[in-house]
Amino acid sequence: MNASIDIKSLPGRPKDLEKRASILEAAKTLFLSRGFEGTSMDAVAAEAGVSKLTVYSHFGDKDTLFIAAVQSKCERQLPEAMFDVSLRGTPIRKALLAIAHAFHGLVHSPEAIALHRMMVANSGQSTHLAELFYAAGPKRTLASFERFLREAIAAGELEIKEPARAAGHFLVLLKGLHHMRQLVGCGGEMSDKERDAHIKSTVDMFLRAYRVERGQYLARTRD
Amino acid sequence: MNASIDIKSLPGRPKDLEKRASILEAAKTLFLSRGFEGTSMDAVAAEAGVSKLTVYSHFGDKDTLFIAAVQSKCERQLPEAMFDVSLRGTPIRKALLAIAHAFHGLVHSPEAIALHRMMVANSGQSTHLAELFYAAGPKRTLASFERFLREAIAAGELEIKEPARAAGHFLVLLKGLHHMRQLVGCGGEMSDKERDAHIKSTVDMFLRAYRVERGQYLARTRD
DNA sequence: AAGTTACTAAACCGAACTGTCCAGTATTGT
DNA sequence: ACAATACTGGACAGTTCGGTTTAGTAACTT
Repeated sequence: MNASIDIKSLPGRPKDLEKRASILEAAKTLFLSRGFEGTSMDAVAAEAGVSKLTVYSHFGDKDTLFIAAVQSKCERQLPEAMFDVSLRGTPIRKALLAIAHAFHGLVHSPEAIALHRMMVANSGQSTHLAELFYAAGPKRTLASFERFLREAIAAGELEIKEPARAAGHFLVLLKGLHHMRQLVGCGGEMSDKERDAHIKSTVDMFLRAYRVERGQYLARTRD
Repeated sequence: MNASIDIKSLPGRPKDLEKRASILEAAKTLFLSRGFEGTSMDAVAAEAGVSKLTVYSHFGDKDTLFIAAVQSKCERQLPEAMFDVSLRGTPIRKALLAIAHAFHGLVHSPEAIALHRMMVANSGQSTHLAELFYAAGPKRTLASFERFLREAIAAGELEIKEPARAAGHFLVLLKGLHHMRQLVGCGGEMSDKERDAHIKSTVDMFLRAYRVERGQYLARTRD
């Protein structure tokens, strides 16, 4: 029942790490669903199946617990391998479509929306926290996709002067208006058809703007 | 000191409309800067220079006051004439740049950011409110810009299959990653140079994707 | 003048919340 | 065994907040 693996064995009973974990889990669920001010420490304790004093013993106060929860949420929120669509052999449009579908699904997942919402809601709380979120989420995704673009450029598939900027363009386009509507709360579920249409339109636009010209004879598709 | 212009003259002292206005003004400032839960009714009363009971007499409870404040904020948030750059005679790139600058300035204004933040923070409060915000803000802007695009298409300047979608693309691109960073709170001020570069990059990309081909001899600018 | 309503200032109520404290019990190292 | 620490459960202090009440004054209509 106890999972203490401490090297430094202090005198007395060690803290129960499982309890700590369950507190953190409870905090994440509650903070994400009810916001910072909307969740009380009593509620966290109850949800974690732990006494309130234990919560305070593991995390000094509410702010500390909140920061720890967000931090934990951000850390395990990474796609990491989304852009590893082996480019070699895959035509650029197909690769982009695959990436687009993955990214679109990721940022529109209830989890991501809830996290995003909470970051916006508590934007005044701590710039450190905001930077942490940005670094763990958007920034890394952006960097990965920029790397992908550079490879495509090297492979002669795309022609882009500023890959970083273009990467931002693409990801922002994918999120689209619907993402904002979701955040604000007036975005009903998107139909599969509409989602596919949006993704296709985005990829098409991106390619029209950045693909290399293969002679003047090829008709340029407009949707 | 009293501005009652009621047609139906009820018996007794009429409500002071100036007080009502100042209450609403105070509510807007406080709700926007400190959020819903962060502002107390006492604070609103104090800021408005009015007794708390007067607040409750004009607006029944906190929720009603909040809704009224948001509603008022949304109503007078309209650009309206942003897209009236007389297109006739203006080359399309120049027109788009003008629109882009105006829109970018609008959505990055502290006012708009604060309103947007609050809408996200209280997304659970009321779908009605969210729809109201969307209809008064983004939706109208989008419609105006779509109208502009259709004119440009009719004038033979652009070639777009789905103007509504393209309009969304353009506006979303303009907001860019920086807008999200601002919302979350880790977006420092953007330098004028960077802002202009972003806008130029956006307009260029949009034009590469949607302008009509004027023969194959014209070199296509890439940034 | 009389009746009705709006306003102020302040006290007040009940609920909720953060954080602490206490008495007692469980769990570890020495 | 003993000391030290982690837990539980509940009570508690101190605040804050939404909303109401009271008592008195001001403004307006007929």
